[in-house]
Amino acid sequence: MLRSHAVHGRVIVHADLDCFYCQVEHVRLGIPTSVPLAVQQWDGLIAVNYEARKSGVKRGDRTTAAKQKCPQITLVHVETIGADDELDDAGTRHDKGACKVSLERYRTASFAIMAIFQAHCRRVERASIDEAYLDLTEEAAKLCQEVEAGNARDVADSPETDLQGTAGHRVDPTNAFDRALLAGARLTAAMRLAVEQELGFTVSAGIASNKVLAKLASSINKPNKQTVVPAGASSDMLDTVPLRSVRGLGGKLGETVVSWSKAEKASDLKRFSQQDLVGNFGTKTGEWLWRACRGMDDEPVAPNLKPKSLSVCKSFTPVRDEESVLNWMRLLCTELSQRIAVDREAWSRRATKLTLQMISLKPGSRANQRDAGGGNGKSNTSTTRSRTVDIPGGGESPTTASLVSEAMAVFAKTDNALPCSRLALTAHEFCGLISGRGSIASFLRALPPPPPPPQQPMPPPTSPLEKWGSKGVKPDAKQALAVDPSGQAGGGRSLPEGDDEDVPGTETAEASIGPRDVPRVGSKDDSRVDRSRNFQPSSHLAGAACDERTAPSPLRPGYERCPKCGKVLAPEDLQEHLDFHYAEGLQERYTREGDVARDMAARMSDREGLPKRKIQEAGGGKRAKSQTKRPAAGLRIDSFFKPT
DNA sequence: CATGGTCGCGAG
DNA sequence: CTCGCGAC
Repeated sequence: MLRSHAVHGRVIVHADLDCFYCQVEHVRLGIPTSVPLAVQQWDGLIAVNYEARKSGVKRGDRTTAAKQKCPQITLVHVETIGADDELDDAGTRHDKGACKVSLERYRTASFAIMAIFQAHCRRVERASIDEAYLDLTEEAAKLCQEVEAGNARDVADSPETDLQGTAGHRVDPTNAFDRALLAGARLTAAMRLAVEQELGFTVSAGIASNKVLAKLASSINKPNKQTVVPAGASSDMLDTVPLRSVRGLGGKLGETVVSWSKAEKASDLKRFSQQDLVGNFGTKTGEWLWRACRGMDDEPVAPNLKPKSLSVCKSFTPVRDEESVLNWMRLLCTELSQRIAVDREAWSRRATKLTLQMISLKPGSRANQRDAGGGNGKSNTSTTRSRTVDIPGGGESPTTASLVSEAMAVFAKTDNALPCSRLALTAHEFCGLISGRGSIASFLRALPPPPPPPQQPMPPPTSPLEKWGSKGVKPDAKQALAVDPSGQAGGGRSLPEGDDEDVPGTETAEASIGPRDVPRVGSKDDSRVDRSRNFQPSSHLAGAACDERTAPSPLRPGYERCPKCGKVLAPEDLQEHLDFHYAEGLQERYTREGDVARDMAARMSDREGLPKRKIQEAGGGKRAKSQTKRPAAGLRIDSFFKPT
């Protein structure tokens, strides 16, 4: 494609949901974000909304401390499973000693959001439950072409978005790459708007030439804002950013690098030669550091929305008998089997391996573990071990029982596992379903006429992304030096950095404390019930979202075809037309994508069994749950969550 | 005193 | 495949 100038650099976006877990609860419970709210897990807060932060409530605070700081705060406990956790009336009946948390609620919302991202960009990498990287290079180049052809408003003219330049730095409108970034910013703004209108979640974003910069940028203007890093601003930005806040340098490596170099800001590392860095931190890490502090990073956005593994874990007060271990194991396996089933339907794949990890107390251990002088911790009071086995039956719909027996068999074979304080199970190494007769795949395939070849949700993974572990970074010098526009100087912006939003790391929640009586799920819902919902067996998120510009028919010069509806539009109408889609046609598209998320949520409520029947039945094997099966009519995210 | 619970990656 | 790190 004509992109002789887009080749100057990539347009990378880092999209970050603001205090995600809190937002999910706000939407689910219909609580306005103006009320201070936090999500708790046992006695600690794992997410705090912006209103509550004003009172000084922070992530990690104890609930009592939170209430002292902010008496009016609403606390919502994450969903828990196990030990008849039902009825948590007035109080909080979340028994840490008998339940485990479930993050499914947040995963569901996460995938719904990712689906929208995917609808706006063909290259989306789900980086975590609430973050994604997008490569908008192509889309931005295309928009630039439109602008040049006079078919769209100039990219520098985007007043409707909350686009912001990095502190004091004005984007250079004569710089082709800056224009590409601006185009990306416009597209990003539209995408964020879609997420907010369709699901009710606000997103912050950073738009830059690579992942490292985009990530730093997204945190600059936190709640619900986006920040662009113009070509000339990256250098100054790194002058203000603490080294430790660069992705990958927040832990031990960063600590080591700082103490070794005395660098405070990221750019301070520029004073060291590449050899110096390599000599001290190894080839990969050294070369990566050398480049990163210069605002260079060529790590590709790896198109991928699917999780690579599914894991469940639980830490508990040490148990010494296998009986107790079995109980925890059952709980873990119950959740894992359900998640495997959901994953299977969502991605048409099966996990083939199971890894059991356990932490056991060492022989002569004390109930104490203190570590001073943070060199390297691990007071040897416990050991962690893991063992991997094949999932029986090739991973075809493993039942809770089968997982339990497998896991317990492994556990039993492990010596000194006994005083056990933590168990973790991971299902991984996925592969396609065996399309034999009897399989769901063939079942679905049999009904309608030959369904179109399962459209590849994601574009094929282009290149193995390199990561830096505790050791080093894979430089892949190839295109490293060649392409990278962002090394210049320019203006910078203060980088408050403060507390990030985000989720602690877990994901699902259930119990609610605050407004116990508020099934007010569809508060904002304009009840735009949709009718046209036809099921598509396996076309999930990406499927529908991907671009399929297959046959570009000849258009009159200056005219463009709307990628959404195919309509041919006049030059200046295109942008408006696209915005229009987001503001309106979105409901339609979302309806489709929503199916997946809602579907997942619905399934989560069924107990295992998961009959190979077509659709899941109401009141899935669970007795207590008052799961009123709702026939889903057009629904919004609210509907994913059970009202009560 | 101590946040868990999930994820992904790379070194060994 | 196992272990540890880093991040959310």
